[in-house]
Amino acid sequence: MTVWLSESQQKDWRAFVSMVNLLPYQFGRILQDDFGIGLSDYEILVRLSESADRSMRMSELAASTLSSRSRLSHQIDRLEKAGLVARKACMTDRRGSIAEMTETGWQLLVKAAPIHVQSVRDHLVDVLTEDELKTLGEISNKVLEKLTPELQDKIITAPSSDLQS
Amino acid sequence: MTVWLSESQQKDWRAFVSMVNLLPYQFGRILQDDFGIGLSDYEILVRLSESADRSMRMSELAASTLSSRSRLSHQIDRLEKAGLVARKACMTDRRGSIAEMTETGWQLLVKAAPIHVQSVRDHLVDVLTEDELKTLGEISNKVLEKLTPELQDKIITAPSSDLQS
DNA sequence: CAAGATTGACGATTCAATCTTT
DNA sequence: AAAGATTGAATCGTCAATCTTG
Repeated sequence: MTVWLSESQQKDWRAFVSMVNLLPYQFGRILQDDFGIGLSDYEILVRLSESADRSMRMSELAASTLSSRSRLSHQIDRLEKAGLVARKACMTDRRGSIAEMTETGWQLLVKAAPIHVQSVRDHLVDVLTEDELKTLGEISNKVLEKLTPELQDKIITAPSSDLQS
Repeated sequence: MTVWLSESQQKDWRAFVSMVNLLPYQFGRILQDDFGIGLSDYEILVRLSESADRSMRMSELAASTLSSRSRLSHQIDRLEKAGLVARKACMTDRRGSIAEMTETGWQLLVKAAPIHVQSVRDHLVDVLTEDELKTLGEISNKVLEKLTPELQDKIITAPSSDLQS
């Protein structure tokens, strides 16, 4: 029943909101300017690169990138037109569809990843102490533990057994 | 020259990315479902509500919500159509335009704010210890101090002298 | 010419069907 | 019927002009 935030809480909360707005903007801007892809495109390519055969089923990919099915479909459409990803049929389940990174996509990621990682260092990791980063990880996990149960019907949940990344 | 992240850094970083993706989604979903406005609309209304006469110049509002001018123009268009905000002329500078919250907008905010704040408590503030929230605020400010200088030409900077919120 | 603001076209995301396979 | 995936319409955001005033 205790509503509103204290002055101190509000200060911390608003700083957090600003960070959450600006950080992805900055990461996305670098990727867009230097490589012509968005931050969410980059995340797709990373997931594919880490998977066996550089390919994943659409629903796995949606789950691991916290994307909706339709959003991912549109996004793979665009990546396919750009030649970075290709669709394949799924042999074990004929409803399924598989997204596979092309060689062009791989080569783009190889060039983009070091720049992006450096940007993550410059604007987050290297700005913080080791303890602060560890605390940020703990905070994030706490928040996610509370949040994910409530979103289970709104978010694609991983379909089959596989190793989480 | 040191590239890539350690295993531990990557774990913390990815948890943070997930949080940053899911938290605004959850906040936005509640506002959309219960009140028919987006999270960024809510932020506009909050800023206006805190300002004298419940009104602000467009560029001030853009600066305080970290929005571009054109984005804000479109957004105010929509809020104006929804009857929550109205545009007024600026008397001191005839180039300027002023956005003023309507009574309808105020009444909507009065209803929405407690629900939203409770959601912020439930999913962030009350999930963390006092120390964790304080650290999160410090982290955010550190990141912003590094980030904002680089974005000075990309972001609207407050035009005239006024009290920051 | 620079600053404040808007506009229209284009791209990306969401939402509600739709289609196929299990 | 439910799960996997796609589609098209509508909404939201970005980008490059444009317009007006300082």
